[in-house]
Amino acid sequence: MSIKSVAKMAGVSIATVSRYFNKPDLLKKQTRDKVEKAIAALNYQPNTLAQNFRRGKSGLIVIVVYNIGNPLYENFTQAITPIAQSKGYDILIKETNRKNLDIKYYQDMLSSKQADGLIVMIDLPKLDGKTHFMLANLPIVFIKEERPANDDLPHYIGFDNYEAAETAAEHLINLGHKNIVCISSEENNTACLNRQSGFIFAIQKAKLLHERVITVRDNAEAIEEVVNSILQMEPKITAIFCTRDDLAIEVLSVLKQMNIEVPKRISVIGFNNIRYAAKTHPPLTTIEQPFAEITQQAIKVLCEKIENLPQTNDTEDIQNSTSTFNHRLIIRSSTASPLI
Amino acid sequence: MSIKSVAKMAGVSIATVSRYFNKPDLLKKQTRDKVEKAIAALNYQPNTLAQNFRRGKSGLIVIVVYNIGNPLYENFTQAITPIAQSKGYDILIKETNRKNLDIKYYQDMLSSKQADGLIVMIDLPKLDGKTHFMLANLPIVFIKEERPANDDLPHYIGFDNYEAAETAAEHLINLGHKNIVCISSEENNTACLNRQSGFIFAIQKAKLLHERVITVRDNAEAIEEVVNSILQMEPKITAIFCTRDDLAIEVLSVLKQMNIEVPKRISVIGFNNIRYAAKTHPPLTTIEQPFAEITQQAIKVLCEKIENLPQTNDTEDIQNSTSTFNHRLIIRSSTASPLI
DNA sequence: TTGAAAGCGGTACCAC
DNA sequence: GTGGTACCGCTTTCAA
Repeated sequence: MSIKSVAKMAGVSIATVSRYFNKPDLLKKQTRDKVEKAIAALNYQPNTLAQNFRRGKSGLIVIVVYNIGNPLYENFTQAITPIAQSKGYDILIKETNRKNLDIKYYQDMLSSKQADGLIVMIDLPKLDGKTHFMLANLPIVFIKEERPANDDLPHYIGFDNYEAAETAAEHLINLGHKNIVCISSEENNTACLNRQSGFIFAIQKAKLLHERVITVRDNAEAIEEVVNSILQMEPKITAIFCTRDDLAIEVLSVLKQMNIEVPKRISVIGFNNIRYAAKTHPPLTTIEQPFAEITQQAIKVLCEKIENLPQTNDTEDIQNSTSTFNHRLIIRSSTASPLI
Repeated sequence: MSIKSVAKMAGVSIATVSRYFNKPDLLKKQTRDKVEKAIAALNYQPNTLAQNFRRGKSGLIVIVVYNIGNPLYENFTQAITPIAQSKGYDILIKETNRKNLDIKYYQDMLSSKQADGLIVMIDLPKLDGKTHFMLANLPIVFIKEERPANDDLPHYIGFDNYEAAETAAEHLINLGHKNIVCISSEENNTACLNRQSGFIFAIQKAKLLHERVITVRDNAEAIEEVVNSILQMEPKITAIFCTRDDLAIEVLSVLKQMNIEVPKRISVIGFNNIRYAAKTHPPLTTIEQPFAEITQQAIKVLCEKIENLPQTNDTEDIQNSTSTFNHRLIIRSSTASPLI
């Protein structure tokens, strides 16, 4: 079943059939009808493999993730897909289950034409000058929760965790909280580290005393222990800022088990607005990152890279545009003014 | 950068270079070395697009999901990927964000050769005879929590919720419980319905009286009410079987709030072994479905379909093999013998 | 053990 | 507007 059979059946040349798909306007209505009928009769579908080969493009943008279990990803994929499709690319997700993939991995995917472009959501190992340059010339865009601190990765689209954390802290401060604790993940995650810094800065700016940050392993027992100790602190802690929603959710769950009322006794705010954040009891106040905008930007940059790679080696404008996205405070019921 | 340049550089024909990749044993060591050197010098990578085209295969199996946010998926993808890779397929995930996709959608993906095979984790609309037949002849395997009740979908790999629920009930019965209640979700979910049936069957088989099933809305208040009423039943209920872990987790949480000791006063067993099941107090006894085995089977079936489609139109053996997977009872501390 | 060459199914240029 | 045809990069048969 190829273009040939269609051509034969319609009594035209294969060139005409090809045109039917690619430049239908060039065909006389009459011819178009003939071709159309033959296609329908044979139930013909162009062979994508042949098309891709001939065009030298796969028409694919692959999103590379470590593990799809991360609930954050869906925010991105949801936003990316329609935009990519409108630009003629299909989006597929590749789960690597490996951290710190070598750049060669991405290079191979691209040079072997498995994908026209990559959106990578995994950390890269440190880059030397050469690989850095290489990367700038590959159709890859990185989206990470945070730009690596000491490294100006080209085409890096990221969040401003620092400012966003400031917003979260200020929300609590504006509600009247004076004694706030930050619970953060123990793993050495730049995003969380920056949120911690943002938190501390806001506390200091407000001239409050408590700028304590507690890091915790990511399991229920550890979190229970931490919450317990927080409840017993003096002066009395009235609010907790968690640097990730899942931490906040665990905290909420522990507090519930202990019959501690939220937000009456203590307010809790999270970070990221993952799907489950709206479903806690009480629903979690949190910070939402501008996924749609970031994504839009990422795709735009990527498509430009795919099309213009030979020319554009300067990426200044693109890099600079990353810092303009605005996070959003989502106020639900887990935060309120403290009882005096 | 093609096979041609390599051939030229190595002073051999393109056929030889091709053989270097596909049947290296056929080459004289000396020739192999020459080719190898040229490849390294040019940093050559075969063009996957051309390979796929020539071979008529994409080398891809696509997992079609509705939305990657579902935490169940990671269990599957993790298990599928290594197996598929060992069979020469790469796994990519396609998020559709659309329910009830028409069969045509899958057909198109396959006939246009975007994928060699599909693992579909979305519900299908009801099938008429023709589409049913069509489906049997396509390299697609369906994995869902439950096979649709009134529909024998071909190549459907599912769980045996009925038997697994029986196992759960029998665990309680063997511990000596005589008065057991089943709490199930109010939503009309086939998986849960079958678990209810399995429960009832086990109770009847053991000639116990209490085969009561209580369905409940999925919120904390409703569950609290139900638990309350269960505690007051006569004869005294000593065990609860929940058809989903999240229900069990809520039940546990309510019991804790009421200072009811688990499993001393009452045993609780869940279903699915979700990630949080190990983290309750006490840790939840539950049933684990055999993701790895199911997945292995799905891939095996799919690869067979991909390879043998023209011949195998009878699928009996494959369909029958779905029921052989063994669930696993995971005994933690939320179940024990009743106090007499 | 190697090379020559046909051809996979399209696209797009050039002629008419 | 339409047809003829070279060609994309690779695999594979056949012959040497």
